[in-house]
Amino acid sequence: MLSRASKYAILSTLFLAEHSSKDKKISVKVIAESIDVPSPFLAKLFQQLVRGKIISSTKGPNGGFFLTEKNSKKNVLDIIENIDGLNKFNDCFLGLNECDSKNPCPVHFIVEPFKNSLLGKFRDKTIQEFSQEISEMGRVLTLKGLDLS
Amino acid sequence: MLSRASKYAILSTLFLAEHSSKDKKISVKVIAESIDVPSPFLAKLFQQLVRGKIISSTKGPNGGFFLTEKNSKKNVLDIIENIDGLNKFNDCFLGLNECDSKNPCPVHFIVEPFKNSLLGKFRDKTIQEFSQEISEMGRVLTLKGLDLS
DNA sequence: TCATTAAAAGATAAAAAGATCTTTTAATGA
DNA sequence: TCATTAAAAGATCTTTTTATCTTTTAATGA
Repeated sequence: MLSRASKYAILSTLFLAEHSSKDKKISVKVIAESIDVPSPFLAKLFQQLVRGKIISSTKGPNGGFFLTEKNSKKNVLDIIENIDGLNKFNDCFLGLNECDSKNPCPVHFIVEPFKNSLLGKFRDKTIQEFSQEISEMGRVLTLKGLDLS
Repeated sequence: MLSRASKYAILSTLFLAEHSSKDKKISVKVIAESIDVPSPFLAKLFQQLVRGKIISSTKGPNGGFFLTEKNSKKNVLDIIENIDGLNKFNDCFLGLNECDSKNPCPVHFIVEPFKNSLLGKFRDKTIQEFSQEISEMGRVLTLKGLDLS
């Protein structure tokens, strides 16, 4: 479905939303350990997320990654877009070049409604709202135990 | 979403459903050209589909690939299962190992209902029914112009 | 039975995704 | 200013997916 990079990105951005602030930056190493993900890979990923203005960073002592107000107004789809792009969602499920309601692939009318509402949901809520919801529900976002399949 | 192999598999199985029979076998080469896909790759794929009893084949002159009655009773999900496996669908959208309604990942309640209905749809109809529907709708399954993104 | 045809099988190559390592740059505090 | 810390950047390596090529096996018809 999503690339592993996108999954890491969503999880660690939510992690930052919950645990970081301007005054409390978090290093790659800490996050990588918390969510049990290879830290060099996460570091590379974070570079891209910073360039994409999904998260923020500062170097040096007490440096690390964090979310600004603006960052936390982004939504899950922005993260996916930044890493995987949206082609995966927009493209025909069976890979046909031309596929719309006038010229549908065999599964077009099955997949299309599904895809649209999923996209809508991922646009609906900001990272902040997501994060709030998670803590309000009393759920701990440990993120441990990522499945590698 | 799906691997390219799965996409090829679904498309060419539907192609066989429409154009082949026990008395009218079709060679890899013909299908590969019709759907504009590398024929050695399709050949490999067909081997696996034959082993998985999704399609049938005979060697030699007038040999080729075709669907038996039994083959055409399979559904789209059987094809996906044979090539990609079902993990992609069953696993947590964010890759968490433990993710269910008691211990949900951040997007669990968004993704779960959609996943289930999509799976249901792909189980609902046989290849035969799919193929019939396509020709009844007057749609031509040219399959040309596969997008490589 | 033997040449021909087409799939099966296996080995190999190229591209993409995932992961790691090393060097450079910037920020901080002593 | 200088040592230290942590991210940025770039190079490299591994695995998986996609694609290709060659050899073997089976079926058919002459």
